[in-house]
Amino acid sequence: MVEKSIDTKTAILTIAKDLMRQLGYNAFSYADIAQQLNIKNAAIHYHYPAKEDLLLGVIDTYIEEYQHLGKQLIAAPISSLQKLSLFIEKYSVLIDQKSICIIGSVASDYNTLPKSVREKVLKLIDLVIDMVAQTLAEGRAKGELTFSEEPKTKSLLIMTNLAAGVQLARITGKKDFNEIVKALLDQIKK
Amino acid sequence: MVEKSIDTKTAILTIAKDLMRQLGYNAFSYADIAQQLNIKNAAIHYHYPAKEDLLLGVIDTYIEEYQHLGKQLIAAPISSLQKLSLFIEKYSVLIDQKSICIIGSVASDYNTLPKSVREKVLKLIDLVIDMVAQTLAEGRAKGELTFSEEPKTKSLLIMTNLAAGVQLARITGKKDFNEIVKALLDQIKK
DNA sequence: GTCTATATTCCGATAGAC
DNA sequence: GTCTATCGGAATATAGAC
Repeated sequence: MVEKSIDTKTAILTIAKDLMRQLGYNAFSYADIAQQLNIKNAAIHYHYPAKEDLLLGVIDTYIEEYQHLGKQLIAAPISSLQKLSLFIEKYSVLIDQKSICIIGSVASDYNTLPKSVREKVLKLIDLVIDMVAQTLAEGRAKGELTFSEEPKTKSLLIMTNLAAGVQLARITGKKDFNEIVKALLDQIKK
Repeated sequence: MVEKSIDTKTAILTIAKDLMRQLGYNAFSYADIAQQLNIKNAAIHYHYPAKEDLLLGVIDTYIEEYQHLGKQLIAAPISSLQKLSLFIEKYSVLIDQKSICIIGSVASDYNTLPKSVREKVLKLIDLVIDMVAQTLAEGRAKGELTFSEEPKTKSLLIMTNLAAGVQLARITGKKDFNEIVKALLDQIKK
């Protein structure tokens, strides 16, 4: 039964993605996943022999997701500000799920991650930073956005505002995150 | 022997602070601390019965540390920009220790923290945000700093730049963090 | 090929030695 | 008062059943 296997494997990955952002790499266990799927936790080892393999799978899906989003944004017939807003909205949604972004999650646990994962994480982060930088550069070239920094630097500033913003929102509430978003949008619009 | 006890307790706390920022709450164990002190891991339970108590102690020292820094900054005969630079320098040092800031650490692990700790964490974060906001407000009033946002909002922007900046620097290197710092200082100086 | 029973290691915590 | 020997449980992972 190939289909069942694929479904189980996909289901494991989906749950692992959520747990990574809600609890972090060291705080969730195979048992957490098995419980949700009504299987034994050892069954997960068939699909992902070690926890390292599971995390590699999680990072891979995020790399694919952001590669896809990057291509979508380039082709989309919308303003650069709208493109950025779409990106920011992805962060805003996390807060209601009591989650942080995958980048902040792996960054916080970085010292405990296997080497193979660290390399993939670097690829993911470069991808996202470049995507935002490209959108910023495009927006400024079209006269839609204003900022004095290099696009890469401004991307770093915005990315860190968002990544730590959702972390802070967990503790102080969503209001602070909304203030951050409003302020950074005001900065590049003015 | 009261002195030995105090020393051991202080030593435990110091190591726990480092481990919290290097590995996070769920990734370090009593064994990690015991090993460094050449005692049995169960000995730590005498000073801190549960891991929750140890974390409460860690957060308490940070609250005291930042209360102290806050008072120092108010009285210090230096410019507001220099005060901010002192604060930023504390973050810069973390990178060489492969550490993130305590706020980012507890924020990432927030969903796994005991309730008693969460309340203390909120107190710590409010303290730090207010301290930065006050320095910003003072600097603008004196004509030393420029920014258009509310001091509290600007504080949130800078704090998130720094907190996620050190997290990112773990992966992409210190150069990115230095770029972030340079950019945010340029913003408030101009 | 897919999953379960089981092993092994390590965790935080208790009870008791000195 | 301070620390150690030890427990109970949970973690990841293997070997083997279906």
